[in-house]
Amino acid sequence: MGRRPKLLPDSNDDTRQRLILAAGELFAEKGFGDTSVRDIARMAGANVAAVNYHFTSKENLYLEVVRFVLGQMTAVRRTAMADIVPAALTQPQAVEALRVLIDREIRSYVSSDLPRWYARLILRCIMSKSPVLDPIMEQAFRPNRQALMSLLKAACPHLSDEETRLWAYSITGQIVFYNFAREPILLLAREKEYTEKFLRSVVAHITRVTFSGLGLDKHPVRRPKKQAGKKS
Amino acid sequence: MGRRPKLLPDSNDDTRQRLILAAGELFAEKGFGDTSVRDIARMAGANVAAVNYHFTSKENLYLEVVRFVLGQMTAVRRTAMADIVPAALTQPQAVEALRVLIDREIRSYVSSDLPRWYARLILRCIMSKSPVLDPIMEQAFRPNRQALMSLLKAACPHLSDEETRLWAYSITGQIVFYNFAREPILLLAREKEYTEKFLRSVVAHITRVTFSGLGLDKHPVRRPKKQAGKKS
DNA sequence: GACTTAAACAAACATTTGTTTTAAAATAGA
DNA sequence: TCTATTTTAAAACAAATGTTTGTTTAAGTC
Repeated sequence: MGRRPKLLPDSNDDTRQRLILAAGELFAEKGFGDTSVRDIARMAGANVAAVNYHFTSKENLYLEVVRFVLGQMTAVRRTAMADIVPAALTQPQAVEALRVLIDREIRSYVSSDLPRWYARLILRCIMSKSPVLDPIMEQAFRPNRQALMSLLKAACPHLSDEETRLWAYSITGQIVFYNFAREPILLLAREKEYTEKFLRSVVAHITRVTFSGLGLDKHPVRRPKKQAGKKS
Repeated sequence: MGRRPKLLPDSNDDTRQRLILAAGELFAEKGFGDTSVRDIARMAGANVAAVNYHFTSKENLYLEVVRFVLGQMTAVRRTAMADIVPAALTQPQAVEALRVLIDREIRSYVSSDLPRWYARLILRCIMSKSPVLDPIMEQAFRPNRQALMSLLKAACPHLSDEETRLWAYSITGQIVFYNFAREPILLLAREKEYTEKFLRSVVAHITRVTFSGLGLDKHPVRRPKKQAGKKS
């Protein structure tokens, strides 16, 4: 099929896309060095040479994969935030948005708009100081932190910048941990997969910790009997 | 020199140990697949064949490295806990031990009894579901969680098992995040290395969040004007 | 000193790696 | 149809990989 002007890198429908998806999954699971182009080609149902034909090199394919994932995540975050956060943000709205944000993030570990390996790939990249760290900083880490800090500031105007940043890291750290340490946690819980019940208790806990620490709860430290907050 | 009975694996003083240390550092930094035995040998100042001579294979060297690191970490944790936690634990002692624990863990990111790459290597292993996950579970993840949960239970007898576990993950998550996401955090902070000042504020924050959430602080939620909390 | 053995080393090994080449197949436009 | 271009496929490539070999060095034993 010789007609696509190759202007839009995403206009490819077939092999190229399959390669990106296969490579992404393998990179996320085993890392760059432990994944061979032959594995990628096999999983994508393509020829070995296809990698170099479409991406010129394995390393370039890696960059393309990260680019692709970042694009997807950015798009989803945009719509999600637009979905959660009203245009003009009142303080109670910010509090509610914060609650929904925590809930959504944790719940994405069992079901999400995006494939599970997206986040794992980014986690991998973040830990290794690879050249892809820059785009990840600009398109994922920084905007995520920024969005969270904005919500926190709107919910708690009395917070200083430093306190806000520390809170953002505390919330993110608690949440990410369940993704990062998924295997050990599941092993100790003797589960094969995160259960809805388990994640619900995690959400309730992190929410309680956060809101209590921020002074946003009505009943200071007392823990709710049933967790009756639903929303969405 | 043919005289060492090879009974004690740690009795080796020279090449074998250097190989383990070099390999560990490289594995921790770049991962298994991105590290070649030649790199390892070069860094250890040894011959390429030394790896196979002493460890029979690269993969076996990897196992040996993890074993070694786990041993070191276990030993340090034992003495550290014995140092912190009194034999018979009163509630106020548990609270204080908890405080010291958080402080020590965070501060280990800038200076520690153990080389920095130990924890990074374990973090790497935890994220990839490698065969070394089992020993890591038994010698690191589970005992660490257990120790933390014991302290929490002693400090807050009213906590249920599930609440205790959730708190352990919350504390661990917050702490580990600063190791896991070290690069991005430092980039956004425009620092080359964690500063004492920065880590002090992190310790203060995590401690405040934890103690406030657990109801262990004297002044419930009120935040200090200047962050005058000192301790230690 | 003869003998043994652990260790180190350089060289070569076989395999796997990413990549290139070459040609055939597929597709679109004339 | 013919032609041009893109895509696929098999094979081969050079480089790098993990590993093995044969030899040498040094230390301990008789």
